[in-house]
Amino acid sequence: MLEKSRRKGDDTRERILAVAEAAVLAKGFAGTSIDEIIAEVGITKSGFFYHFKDKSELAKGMMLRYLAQDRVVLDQLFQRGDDLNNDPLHGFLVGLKLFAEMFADLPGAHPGCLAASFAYQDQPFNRDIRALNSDGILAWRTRFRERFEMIAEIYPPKQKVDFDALADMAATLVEGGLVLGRMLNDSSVLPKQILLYRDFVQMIFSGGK
Amino acid sequence: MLEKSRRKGDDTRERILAVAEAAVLAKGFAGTSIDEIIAEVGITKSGFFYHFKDKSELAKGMMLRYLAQDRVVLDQLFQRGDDLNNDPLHGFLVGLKLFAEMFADLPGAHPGCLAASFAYQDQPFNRDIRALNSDGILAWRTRFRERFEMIAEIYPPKQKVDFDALADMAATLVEGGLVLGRMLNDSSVLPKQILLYRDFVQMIFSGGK
DNA sequence: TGTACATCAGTGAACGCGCGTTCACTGATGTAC
DNA sequence: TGTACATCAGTGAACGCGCGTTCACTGATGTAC
Repeated sequence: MLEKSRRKGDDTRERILAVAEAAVLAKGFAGTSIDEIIAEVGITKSGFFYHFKDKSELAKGMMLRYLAQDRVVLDQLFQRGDDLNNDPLHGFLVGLKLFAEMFADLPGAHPGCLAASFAYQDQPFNRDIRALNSDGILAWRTRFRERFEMIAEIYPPKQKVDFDALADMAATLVEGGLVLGRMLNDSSVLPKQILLYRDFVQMIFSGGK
Repeated sequence: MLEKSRRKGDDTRERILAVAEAAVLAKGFAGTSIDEIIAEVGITKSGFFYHFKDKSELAKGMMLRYLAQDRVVLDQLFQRGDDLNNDPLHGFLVGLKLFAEMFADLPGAHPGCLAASFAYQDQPFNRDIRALNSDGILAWRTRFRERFEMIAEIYPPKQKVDFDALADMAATLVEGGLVLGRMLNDSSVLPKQILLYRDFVQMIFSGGK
């Protein structure tokens, strides 16, 4: 019954990950201590080490959790865009609008991207984590590029555009927007950037109309 | 003679800052130890504390140094753009191209932005440092916005654009591009994003021609 | 249904190391008279 | 020009605390026969 029933420990593990995520987003990974996490979760340190053999395995768990959430949220969002509008360009534009609204509505003053917070960590910081991080970005790139190719069949762009770079631009603006939002303590930076990105995509495929 | 002659300690201080910058960009601030820095500089720990009363004063020193460098480099760059071309739009576009080339030519695999590396640090991490960070971004915003206003007098854009957001987009792409470049271990991400930004600016002001 | 054993989900105490910080002191250079 | 004092740019040793990690143990639940 290991894989089917919900075991007690799954809950604790999940709570550790959730608490750790909030802390790491606020103070960085190196700045977040295990003591701090277990105090909030309400277990002992040995309890923590039962679930994660060391701190970098916690990081790995966090990344996996984060990437899975991210994927689901994004898929739902762009699916909704397409449901409302069955043209690939306009569905995408609606998706971007929903995306911007999502960031505008997020509760905390500055939500953060775990990946970025890990990016400025120690270099040999577990190959696994870097690989996960990289896979996440590349998946995003592929999905957006495929979409641009679909759109281009219907709306051929006037000038040649590097679709991979244009796809990366979304992730770039998200990561950068979170950094700027944090620096300026202004959570409106990111949604505004996403809307500019939307304008850019629109201009490319429909000539600014 | 305190303010005129070059005192011996200025040199050591500068070396500490340079070594610390490289280390922090590679491993984050919390991940960089004072022991590590002094080993490379070749002084004792007390020597370090003679120059900086604590670690967060080191961070402040690094930010000041970084912002000053940043300002000089950027000014030179866009000045060169304007020298080559006395139209405000085309001068700016040339400046952006030079900017992209600068990032493409940088020696290390991934150069980094100190500011971003500090952004994912502890929240109450010295108000001074956050303020410096924020000032740097806002200065950049103002300079770009003023440029856009100059350009718009000659090339009125077809649709209304938020110049502040468009100005922020440059900094956003730089910060985000550094993060993505780090994650993907691909230093070509940032220059490509800057060139896309250049295309966007061009489209806005001259309608894609 | 009862007993024996295995696994799960932890506890509690101890560890050693590295970290940022302090403090009393010092040799070299600068300045006043 | 010589002497007295001040400042600069550090040294060397010690500190205590918090960190990640280990290890022997345990009570509750699950499984086999």
